[in-house]
Amino acid sequence: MPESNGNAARRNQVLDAALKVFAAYGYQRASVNDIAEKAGLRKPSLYHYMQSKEDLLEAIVTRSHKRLTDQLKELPAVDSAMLMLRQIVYTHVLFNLQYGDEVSVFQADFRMLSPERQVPIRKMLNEYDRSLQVLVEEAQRRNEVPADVDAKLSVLWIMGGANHVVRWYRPKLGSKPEDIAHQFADLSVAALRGCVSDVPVGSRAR
Amino acid sequence: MPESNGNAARRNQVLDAALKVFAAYGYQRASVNDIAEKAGLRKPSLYHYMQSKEDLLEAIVTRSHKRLTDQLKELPAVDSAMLMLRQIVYTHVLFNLQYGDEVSVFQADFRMLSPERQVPIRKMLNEYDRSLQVLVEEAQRRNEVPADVDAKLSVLWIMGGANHVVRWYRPKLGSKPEDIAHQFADLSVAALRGCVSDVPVGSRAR
Amino acid sequence: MPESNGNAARRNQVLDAALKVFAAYGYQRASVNDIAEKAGLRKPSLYHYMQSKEDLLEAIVTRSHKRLTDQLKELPAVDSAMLMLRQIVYTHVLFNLQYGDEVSVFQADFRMLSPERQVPIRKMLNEYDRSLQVLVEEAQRRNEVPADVDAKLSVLWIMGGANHVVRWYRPKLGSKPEDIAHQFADLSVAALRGCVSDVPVGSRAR
Amino acid sequence: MPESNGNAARRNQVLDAALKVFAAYGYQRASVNDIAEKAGLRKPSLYHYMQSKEDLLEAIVTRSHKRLTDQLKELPAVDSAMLMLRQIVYTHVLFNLQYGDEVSVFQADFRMLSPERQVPIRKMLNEYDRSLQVLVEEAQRRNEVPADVDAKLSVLWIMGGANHVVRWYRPKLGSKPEDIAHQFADLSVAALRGCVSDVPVGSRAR
DNA sequence: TATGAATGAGGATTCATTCAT
DNA sequence: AATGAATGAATCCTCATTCAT
Repeated sequence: MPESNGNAARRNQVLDAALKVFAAYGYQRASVNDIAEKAGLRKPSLYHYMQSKEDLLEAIVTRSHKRLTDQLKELPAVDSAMLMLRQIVYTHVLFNLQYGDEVSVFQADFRMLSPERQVPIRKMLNEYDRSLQVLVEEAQRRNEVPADVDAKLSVLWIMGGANHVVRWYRPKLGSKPEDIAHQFADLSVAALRGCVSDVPVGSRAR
Repeated sequence: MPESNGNAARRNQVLDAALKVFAAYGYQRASVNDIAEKAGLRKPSLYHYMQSKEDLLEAIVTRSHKRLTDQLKELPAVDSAMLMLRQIVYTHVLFNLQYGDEVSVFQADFRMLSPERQVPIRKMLNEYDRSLQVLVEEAQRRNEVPADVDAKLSVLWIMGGANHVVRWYRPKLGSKPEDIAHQFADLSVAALRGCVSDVPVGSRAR
Repeated sequence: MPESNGNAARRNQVLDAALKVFAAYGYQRASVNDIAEKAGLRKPSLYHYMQSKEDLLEAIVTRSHKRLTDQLKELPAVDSAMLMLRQIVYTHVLFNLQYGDEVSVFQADFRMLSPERQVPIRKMLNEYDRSLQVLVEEAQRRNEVPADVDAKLSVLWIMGGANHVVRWYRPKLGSKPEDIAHQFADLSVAALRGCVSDVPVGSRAR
Repeated sequence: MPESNGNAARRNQVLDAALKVFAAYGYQRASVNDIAEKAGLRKPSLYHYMQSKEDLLEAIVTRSHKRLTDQLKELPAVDSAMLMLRQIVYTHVLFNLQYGDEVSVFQADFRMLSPERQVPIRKMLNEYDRSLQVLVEEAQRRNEVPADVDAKLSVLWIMGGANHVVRWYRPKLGSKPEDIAHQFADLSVAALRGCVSDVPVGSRAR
C-alpha cells in the first residue's frame, strides 16, 4: 500500500522520467510503460511512486510553477514598478528556456488534468498574472506607462511572448538564453512605455 | 468512392464537428465516435468523409493556416514596413480571436500529426515568420526600428503574444476582439520602436 | 429486387472479377469493394448480380467443378481401365494448369462456404474420387495393377499430385502444360503398376 | 516485458490454442478472442505471449517446418538415393498425418503472412524440394530412375501427394498412418522407377 | 520494493449489406 | 440498372490499473 509514494529520491527519478516522456510525446500519447522504461523500472513498480498517471502530470505541473515562483521570490526588491516588471520578465523567460520540458508539458498538457485538479493551478496562474497587472498599474500611476494601455491585456501579451519561447527555442542553436531574456525584457518594457502615439492605425478594419 | 471523400458540404460539416471536438477535448482524447455524434452520424459513416482521424486533423490545420494567409493577402499594400507589420499583427490577432477553435487545435495538436504530415505545415509557418522578419529588417534599414533589435527574436516574441490569445480569450468577456487586436498591434510596434536605451538592466543575473 | 441475378453476361463478368480477386487475396481478405473495382462497378451494384459474397464463391467453385467434369465427359471411351485413368489424370492436370485461378480458389476457400453449401460439392468430389477408385479396382481385376495396392489411397495420392500443381505452376516458366500433364499421367500409371516388390523398406519406423 | 513474449510454457499453450483455432476456422476467420478463449485467457492477456495475431501464425508455420526437418535429420544414412528418398517420403507423410493441424494451417494460411515474413519460409521450402530433386538426379545417374523422368516435376508430384493427406485423412477412420505412409512411399518409388515405356498415350489431346 | 500476469474499458478501423434515389 | 449514403457488427490492438507473489 504505497501511501506515502515511497522513497523521495526515486519519486523524483520517476517524475523526471515522466517529464521527459511527456515532453517528447505529449501526455496522452505517452504510456505508463514508456515512463517505466525511462525510469529503469517495470510498469507496476511505478505505482509505488505515484497514484496514477494523472498524478504525475499534476506533480510536474505544480513543481514547475513552484520552481518559477521560488526564483521570482529571490528577486531583489526595487522601488520602480517597471524595473520590477523587467526583472520578472527576464527571470521568467530565462526560466522557460532553462526548464523547457517542464514548461512545455505545463502548457501542452495542463488541461488534460481533471477539472478539479486544474482549479488550484489556474488560481496560481491568475494570481501570477494579477501580480504583474498590479505592477503595470503602479507604473501607470507613476506615469511610466501611458494611461491608455490596458494593463491586463498588456500583461497577457507579455506572457504570450514569454511562454512561446518553449516552442521554438533549441539549445545550442541561435542566441544564448540570457541574451534572449534580455531582448524580451527590453521588448516588454518598450511595449509598455509606448511611444506609439504618432503611429497611424493602418489596419484592414479601417 | 474512397478517393474523393464524398460530398463536399458534408465533408465540411464533419470537419467542423471534428474541430469542435478536438478543441474541447484535445485530439488524442477526442474519439472518432465523439466526432460522429457531433456530426449527427454513426462512427463508420464518418469514413465516407475522411480517410482517418489524423486526416481530419491535418485538414483542420491546413485549412486554418490557409484562412489566415488568405486574409493577409487581402491587406492593402502600404509603403511603410512598420505599417505593414502593424496591419499583419492586427489581422493575425483578430483572426486568432475569431477562429479560436481552429487556432487552438493548430497549436495544441499540430505535433500529433505524423512527422511527414508536419513537414509542409512547418514549412508554411517558417515562411510566415520569415516574411515578418524581413519586414522588421526593412524597418531597421529605414531607421524605424533600432539596429540592435534582433529581428528574428522580436518576431517570435510578437507571434507569441498573438498566438497566446486563444488560451485566455473568451467571447462576451472582457474587451472586444478589435480592441484587443489594436492594443496588440500597438504593443508590437512600440516594442520594436524601442525607446528603451535609458533603462537600467535590473535582472537577477547581474 | 434482383431475383434473377440480372443479365447473364454481366453476372459472368462479376464472377470473373471475383475469381481474380479471390485468387489474388483469398476469399476472406478480398473485399466486396475489391471485386466491384475489378468489375468496373460500385459496391452496391454488385448486388444486382449476386445475393452475397458467399454466393460468388459458391458459383465459382461449382462452375469450376462443372468445367472439369464437362471436359472429362468428352473423353473417348477406351476399353482399358488403365488407359481411361491415364486419360483422366492427363485431362485433370491440364485442366488445373489451364484454370489455375479457379482451382486455387476451390482448394483454398472451399471450406469458407457454410456447411450446407459445402454438402453438394463434397458429394461431387467424393463421386469423382470414387469413380477413379472404381477404375483402379477394375485394373486390379485385370491384373494391370497389383492386388496389394490400396485403390482408395492410390487415388488420393494421385489427386494430391494433380491438385498440387496450382501451387507451384507459373505460366511462361518451366515446362509446357501438356508436358507436365504427360509426365504426371506417366507417373500415375507407373505408381499404380508397381514394380516395387523388390524394394527393401528402408523407413525409419523399422 | 514486451520483447520476450513471457513465460515459454504459456507461450506454447497459446500457440497450441491458436493452432487449433486456425485449423478449425482458418487464419482469417479465427478471431483473437477465439484464441484467447481456447487458451483460457481474456483477449488482452494474449498480448503477453505474442506481438500480434500474425506473429502466432508465423510461429506455428515455422515450428511446423522445424519439426519436420528435425525428424528428417534423424533418418539413418543409406547409400542408395532411392532408399533415402523412400525414407523421406515415408517420414514426411507420417509427419503430415501426425501433425495434421499444423500442416493444414501451413498449407492453408501461409500466404496470409506479410510478404516479408513469407520470404524465409519460402526459402526453406525451396531448399527442401531442391534436396529431394538432387536425390532423384542421383538415382538417375545410378540408373535407378529412367533418364527421361523430369526430376523437378516428379518431386513436385510426390510432394503433392504427401501434402494432400491433411485434406482427407481423419484419425480413427480408414488405414493406419504407418500403412498410408508405406503405401505412399511405395507409390513414389514406383512412380519414379517408371516401367511405363510400353504404355500408349491415351490422352484427350491426341 | 519489485514485477509477471491479467484484464476491463476503450481505441480506430473495416466491411458486407441495405436502402432511397 | 446503378450508386451515394449509411450502419451494425466485428476486428485487432492498446493501456492504465490491480493483484499475488
